[in-house]
Amino acid sequence: MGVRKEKAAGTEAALKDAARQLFVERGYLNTKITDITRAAGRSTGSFYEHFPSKEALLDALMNDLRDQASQELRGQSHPAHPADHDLADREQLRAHLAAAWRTMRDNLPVVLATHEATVAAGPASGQAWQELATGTEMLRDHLEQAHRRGQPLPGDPELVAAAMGAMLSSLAYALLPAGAGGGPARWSDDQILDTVTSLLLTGLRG
Amino acid sequence: MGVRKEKAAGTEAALKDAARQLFVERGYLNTKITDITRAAGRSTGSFYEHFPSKEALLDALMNDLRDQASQELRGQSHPAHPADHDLADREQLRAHLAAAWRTMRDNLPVVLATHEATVAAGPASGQAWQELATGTEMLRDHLEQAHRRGQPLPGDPELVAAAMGAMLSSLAYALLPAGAGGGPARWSDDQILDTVTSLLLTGLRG
DNA sequence: GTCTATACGCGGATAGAC
DNA sequence: GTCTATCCGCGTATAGAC
Repeated sequence: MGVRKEKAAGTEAALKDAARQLFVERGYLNTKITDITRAAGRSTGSFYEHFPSKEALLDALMNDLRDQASQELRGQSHPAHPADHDLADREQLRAHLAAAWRTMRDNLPVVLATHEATVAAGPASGQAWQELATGTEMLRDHLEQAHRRGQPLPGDPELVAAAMGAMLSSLAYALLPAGAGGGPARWSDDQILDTVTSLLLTGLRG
Repeated sequence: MGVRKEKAAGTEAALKDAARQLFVERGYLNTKITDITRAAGRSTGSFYEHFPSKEALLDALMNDLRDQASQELRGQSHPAHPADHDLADREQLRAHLAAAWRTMRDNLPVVLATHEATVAAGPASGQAWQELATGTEMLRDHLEQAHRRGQPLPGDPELVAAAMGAMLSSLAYALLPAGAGGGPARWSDDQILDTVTSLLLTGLRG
């Protein structure tokens, strides 16, 4: 890997890379197929040899993300992610939120693009709720287990999980992109995570 | 007002009404200008006599909303909204959240459309943060005042306010639209508000 | 002010040579 | 597999009669 990836990578990979970059810069909806091919140094027609549409490309990017994630999990100390986490413990809650935050930051292009696609699907599609629900499955599991252990919860575990996820992902969308948040980052990741952790753990009464 | 509004209202109003309806049903981005004129029973060309573009129409709808809101405030017992609210008090916090929730529900078309427009503007525009910040100004004021009173907060008031607003508005976008949330409403407004209030007030530890 | 008809451009998608 | 050239549909916007 001497001179970047260059043409070393295949066209498909080049298109993916270009797409990722453009998705963060201009957004998914504003990025046209021709923008992607041009940025990748390929011709328009070449695109369709690899993807039938822009949506298909995004699907592929999401699959890449999933594959990578499950691979990392397999090769690590997490056999299946210990389900006996106690989210009422500050360290564990923060670790959880930090992991989610990091994942979003590391995969910002795909995360942003997916969100844009969801919104573009329209309110009646129900995709917004679905995105929220599937993105907080783990959280919900932990909360349900805690609930079974007798710990009091602010409400239905699924709803609580969704609320927590809503806060985090919405903040991510507003603050993570470069140039967002009103210029140079106002808050560090640590500050944000500390604040959210405290707020979710003990609320305004602290 | 015997047979609905009918043609009694001017064309401009008819276009606005049609737009509002379509924005909730199909979404702002998916709604074409021709869809609006057709739903309003007018011709395509007539649209441009009243609005130069779809964005301008949305602006007009937002202004209508603002005018109405400030009018209601003037005619009521709120001279300027008592700034000495204590959000650490359960009743007051809930009332606040309920008011916000109700406003979003009552003006769902405009709220949804604005959000779609914000997302469509792309991540680098910073509009997402701006929307969040301006939508939580009151909240921030209250928190800053509480902070000045010596009450401990989970973090920077502006960030805390944004986090709270993020949770609420994101839940609204996922749950308020008809057909969202997986069919018939899983949770009542009261359940949702109770849950969010508790979560924000005392956190997971309850 | 409202209509019908139409022009225009953008972007998605394909044809066919190399 | 990649290219160039081109087609086509959709949606915006305008022209001009009524």
